[in-house]
Amino acid sequence: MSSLNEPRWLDQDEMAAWRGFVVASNLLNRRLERQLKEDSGLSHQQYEILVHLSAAPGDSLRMTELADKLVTSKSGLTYQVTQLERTGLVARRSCPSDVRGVIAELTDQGREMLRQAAPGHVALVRELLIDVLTREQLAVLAEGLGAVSARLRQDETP
Amino acid sequence: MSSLNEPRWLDQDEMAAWRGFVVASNLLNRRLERQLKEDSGLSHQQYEILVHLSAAPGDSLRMTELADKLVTSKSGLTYQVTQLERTGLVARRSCPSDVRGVIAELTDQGREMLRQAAPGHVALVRELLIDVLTREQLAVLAEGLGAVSARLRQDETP
DNA sequence: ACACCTTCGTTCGAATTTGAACAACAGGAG
DNA sequence: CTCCTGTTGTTCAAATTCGAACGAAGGTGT
Repeated sequence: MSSLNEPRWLDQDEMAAWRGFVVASNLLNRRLERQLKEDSGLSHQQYEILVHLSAAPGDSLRMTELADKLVTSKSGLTYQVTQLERTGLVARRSCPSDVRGVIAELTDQGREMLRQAAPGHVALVRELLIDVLTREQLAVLAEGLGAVSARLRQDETP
Repeated sequence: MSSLNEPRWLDQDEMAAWRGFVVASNLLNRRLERQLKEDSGLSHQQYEILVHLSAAPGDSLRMTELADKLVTSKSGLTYQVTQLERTGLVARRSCPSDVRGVIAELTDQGREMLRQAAPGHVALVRELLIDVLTREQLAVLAEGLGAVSARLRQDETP
């Protein structure tokens, strides 16, 4: 009757979830971008690079690993790391075990910048997302989106 | 002791929710972008313009309204509408009640393009997001992210 | 009618992002 | 060792994004 050639459209709840996701995502990125830029002169992407590096052993990661964590293209990362290198927040090292490899490493200046930028950023994330949700909503969101991410990750690497 | 100058950092659950949101958002956008481009030659943004126009009375919206719905900058919308106008999917009309106003209207060709692109897009959204979540997770997500969006919206327009 | 502040959409330059193409290298099968 | 395939990071051109500045017009109060 209706589902031979017709796709399964989204019902009201499904559409609400999907729209909510898209809209919240866009609005949130917009706000965070502005705040970081004004507060520390960093883009969200640059901030995340610093975060991931500081969380890694030795405050350093290979370019490809970093690109995976950031969910960005390799060329995009090359650009941003170059920018961060110019401002002295990140340094490039060559990889001992692989001649092709390039390791991005957080500098002291980068660590300091992160220390200065993090509080304001976290406060805003809290204000706009975390504190708006209940504990239960947070748990469900973490679990659900974790599953979605996992699904997407394994889908990319067959 | 610890919270005089120190911000309230994110605990494990909060961090999981936040990271999940960021990662899922990036991965999802990436996938959808690729699929739409390959399948119909549209960017996600362009697709959303068509969707919002087709959902509006008269298949048309004023530029500012459209920009709000899309959560994008005015200049960004100007660019994209120009692109869509070039390919004949959208047309610009002048607003009867306001000389300054510009109305973007879906053309027959645009309607047809949407009809052709929608099934694949919806199917992918379903596969990567909707069908990965349970009914309860979907409901919580819709409600929670709805609240977040509302919070962000009213925060922008004081 | 007048000044004043806001809104509308566009233009402009700068910054960023992406995928494809590339050269150099790694790793394994034979 | 030698070929072959996959990886790594960069470069390049093209596309997109944004904010600020702009001219033009709306709307309000006086």
